Amino acid sequence: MNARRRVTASDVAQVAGVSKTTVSYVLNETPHQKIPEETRERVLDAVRRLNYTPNSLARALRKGHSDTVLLVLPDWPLGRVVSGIIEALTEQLERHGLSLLTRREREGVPLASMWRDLSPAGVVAFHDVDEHEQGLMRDAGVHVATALLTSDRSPAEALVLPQELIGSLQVQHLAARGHRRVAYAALRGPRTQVFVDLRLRGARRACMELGLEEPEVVELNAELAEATAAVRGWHGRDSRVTGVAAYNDELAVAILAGMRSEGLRAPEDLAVIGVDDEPLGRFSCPPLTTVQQNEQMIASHIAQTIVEGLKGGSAPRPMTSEAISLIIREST
Amino acid sequence: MNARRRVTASDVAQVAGVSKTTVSYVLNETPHQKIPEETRERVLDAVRRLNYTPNSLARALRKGHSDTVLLVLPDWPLGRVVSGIIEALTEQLERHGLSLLTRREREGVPLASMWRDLSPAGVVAFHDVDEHEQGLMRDAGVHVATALLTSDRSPAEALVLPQELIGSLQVQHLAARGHRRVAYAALRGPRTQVFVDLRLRGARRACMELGLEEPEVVELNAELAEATAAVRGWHGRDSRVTGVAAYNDELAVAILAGMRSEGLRAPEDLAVIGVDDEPLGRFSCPPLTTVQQNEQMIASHIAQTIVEGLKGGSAPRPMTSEAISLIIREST
DNA sequence: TTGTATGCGTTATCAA
DNA sequence: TTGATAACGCATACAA
Repeated sequence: MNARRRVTASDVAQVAGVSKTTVSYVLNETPHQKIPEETRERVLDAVRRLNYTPNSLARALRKGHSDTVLLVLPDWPLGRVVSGIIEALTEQLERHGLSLLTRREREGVPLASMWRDLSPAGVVAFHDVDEHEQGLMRDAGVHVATALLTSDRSPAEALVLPQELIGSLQVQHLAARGHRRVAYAALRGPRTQVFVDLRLRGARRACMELGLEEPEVVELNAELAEATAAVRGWHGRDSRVTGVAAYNDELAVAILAGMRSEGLRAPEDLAVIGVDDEPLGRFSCPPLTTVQQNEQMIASHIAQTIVEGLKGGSAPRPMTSEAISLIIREST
Repeated sequence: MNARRRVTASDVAQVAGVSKTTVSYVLNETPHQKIPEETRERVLDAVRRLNYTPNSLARALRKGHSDTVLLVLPDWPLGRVVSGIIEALTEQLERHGLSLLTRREREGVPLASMWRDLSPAGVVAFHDVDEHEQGLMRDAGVHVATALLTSDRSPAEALVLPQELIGSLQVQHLAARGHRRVAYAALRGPRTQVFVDLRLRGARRACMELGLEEPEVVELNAELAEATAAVRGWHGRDSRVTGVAAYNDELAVAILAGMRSEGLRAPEDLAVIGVDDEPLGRFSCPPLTTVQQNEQMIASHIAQTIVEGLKGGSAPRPMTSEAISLIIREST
């Protein structure tokens, strides 16, 4: 086995007794090319014998882009769920011969500089990519650009993580448990604002649809003192809140801790539901009811959108509600 | 602004009134080339004016490898910490113009097939890469190969995640709290075996060094029933275990839950320490003492090893104990 | 010190 | 149906 030099298409051509072109045609199954079965077999046989793998670098240069998808991440710390999605997405894309590759959004760094020296096949961002940028990318041979979240203006143009559905589901569950007055515990901080806003909007809508009052919104960090203060407010004389939808599990268990320090019990005094299905939530006291996001499914959806866009370009479909589900434990 | 065609080195050369070669020399700061400041400036100026970015695809083809580092992940679900390391590593490598790119280890899929169609600059695996494979990679222009964990045979050849130190630190803390009889709660399952083994070894060594008895090892999953059974064993008449080092936070809170269901209190009846510093651990009852791994530092170390290897190739140094630290809360 | 010319391995155009 | 051959954009050996 001569390991020295890389096996190229020329080698294959030579062994098969055809030209490079033919090899290329066979391997890429170029349409509208009628290659007789006999030649085809001969080529494929040579490929196997020589253990030939096309050089992706050369292919990339020729085609103008690599088999790579760039995922531009927001600047804040990623949670378990986003990590899970990235992981699953990597795997999904790999099935289509694509590699996922992530970059961090940076203040003052234009999106262009992120993909220009990567020449990816596609770009996925969290927010919408403006028209100008889209044009630049098209010209540069970057074929797809999708957004995970979307602005109000173009609700149908992006594939949307089911944030609003999460808020709705939380409220629906609380309502099903008989709670009529509901609070929303929003995580403070500019970084997660987008997610908070979307989930809260979903919660609001559910309240409306179910004939409940507007949720009482409190902004707080996952700190015992703040959580305790919030609990006091909800359980005070003048408030009739009996159920709390928290932005995530961390906030939810902080609230549970705040309740403990006030001598209150969940779910009797206050029911609490989180989001994320953190593993530790199973063992909180009491075990935490939460909303789980199906990372596999979300990733599949994103991957499919990208792959589809790569070979045609239909508008992405918004995510269905199947991507999320309730995990009911004792805190509600 | 003519956005149609990509700006190439030739364009820059033309504008600067020099040849492509000179442009290349200036941009790559090719050693042993004395280019007068005046020309250099002219070239750089043209680069700025044209907003030129070298095409990484062409460069990659020419050099034989891309500016990519392949991280081969094990087949089991990644925890928060590994995700964090990946995230940090991505960022670190980006600073050196490298992109991190992950692949999943698969039964029956040879390592070679993972990098062959990616042509990365380097490969990082969790386990050692054997000599043969190293040779293949060298021949293919892949310059570095490092392992995060290492077999016993080559303890100095890989850069090692500080697993043993974690186990040691747990036991040291328990001993410092006065516990003389210690148990180790190992997570069951083949997938995490490597980590369990390494951490347990560290725990054992610490016991020895501190003059304690061997830790009483129990294998279990993070399930309430199993945790309760384990707690019963430790707290029974014939056992004198007063402190438990758990493989991770999830297992630790499961044990705390098991204690609750037995009417026991931490840390009075049994002290528990975990690993990972899961956010929810702050709000368990009681709040969980744990070992934190400094993902930034670990990632820096890995990145540095890779970059170093890329431009020279010295043996990686094992990780220092600074990468981990104790977070003391009320469970011990 | 700088320019010319060649090759990296593919794909695609055009002839044959 | 297949084969030459020209790009793709860059880096370098070698020449000047």
